[in-house]
Amino acid sequence: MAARKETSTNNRNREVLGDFCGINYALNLLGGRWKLLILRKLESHTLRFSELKRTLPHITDRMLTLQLRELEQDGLISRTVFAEVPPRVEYALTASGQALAPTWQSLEVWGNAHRQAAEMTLTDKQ
Amino acid sequence: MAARKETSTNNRNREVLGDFCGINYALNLLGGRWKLLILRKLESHTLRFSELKRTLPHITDRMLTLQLRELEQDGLISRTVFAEVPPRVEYALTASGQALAPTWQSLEVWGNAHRQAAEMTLTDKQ
DNA sequence: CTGTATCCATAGTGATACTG
DNA sequence: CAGTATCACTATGGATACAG
Repeated sequence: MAARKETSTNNRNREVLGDFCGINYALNLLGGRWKLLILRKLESHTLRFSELKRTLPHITDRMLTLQLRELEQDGLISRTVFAEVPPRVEYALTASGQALAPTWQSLEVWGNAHRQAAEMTLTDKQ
Repeated sequence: MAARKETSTNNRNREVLGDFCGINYALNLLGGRWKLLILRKLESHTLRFSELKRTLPHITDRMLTLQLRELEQDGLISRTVFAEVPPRVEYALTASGQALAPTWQSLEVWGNAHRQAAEMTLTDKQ
């Protein structure tokens, strides 16, 4: 695992924790600031660079590029370049990327439930 | 949400992304370097500070304390102090913390499957 | 035993400007 | 349109020493 030296986001511990279990392995692939957002946008449609940028209001070109490259290297999305003028590049989920959907769902359910619980205990105490 | 100002790890975007969905909410609670490890250790037993430290070989006192405090604030673990000499403190999962188990499982399955897939395409290409 | 206080390195991210 | 190149900031996380 020598690739991805510099210019990469979210490198930390990829080896340190990598051997722990699939969870850390997974989370290391998904830890980037925008990765989740991108993945979810692509869940429903294939999108172009500019379309992604439009649906992710605060992202910069640089970050979008970086995170897309990493997701691609990690086999979660595919990148298709069309030899046209003006250039067109389309991003889509790979099978692996799609396979994450049920897990997201489960995490989302937990997250919402826990958020509610947290808010309730908060108001209880006040 | 004004609490947790300084000395806190993994603060970034807790509000920026918090409104997106439960996934980000969840991931923001779990993004710390050691949180997952701690949570998993506690899945099977209640543990004391020193026991946690022993099972997490490379963690420092500081980091263990910080992450435990955040997990506690986020309602994932409970902290019980026994008024003894020498002091004793026990950490355990709350119901919310335990509720994460199935999701971990799912992520772990995906992680292992994806790792295998990634390694196969790697050897394919060589 | 269970922490806290300080200082510090760096990964991750962002702003801005430029390009094929 | 789809990026790259630079520079800079900040939080995260680590080392070390000290404390109730």
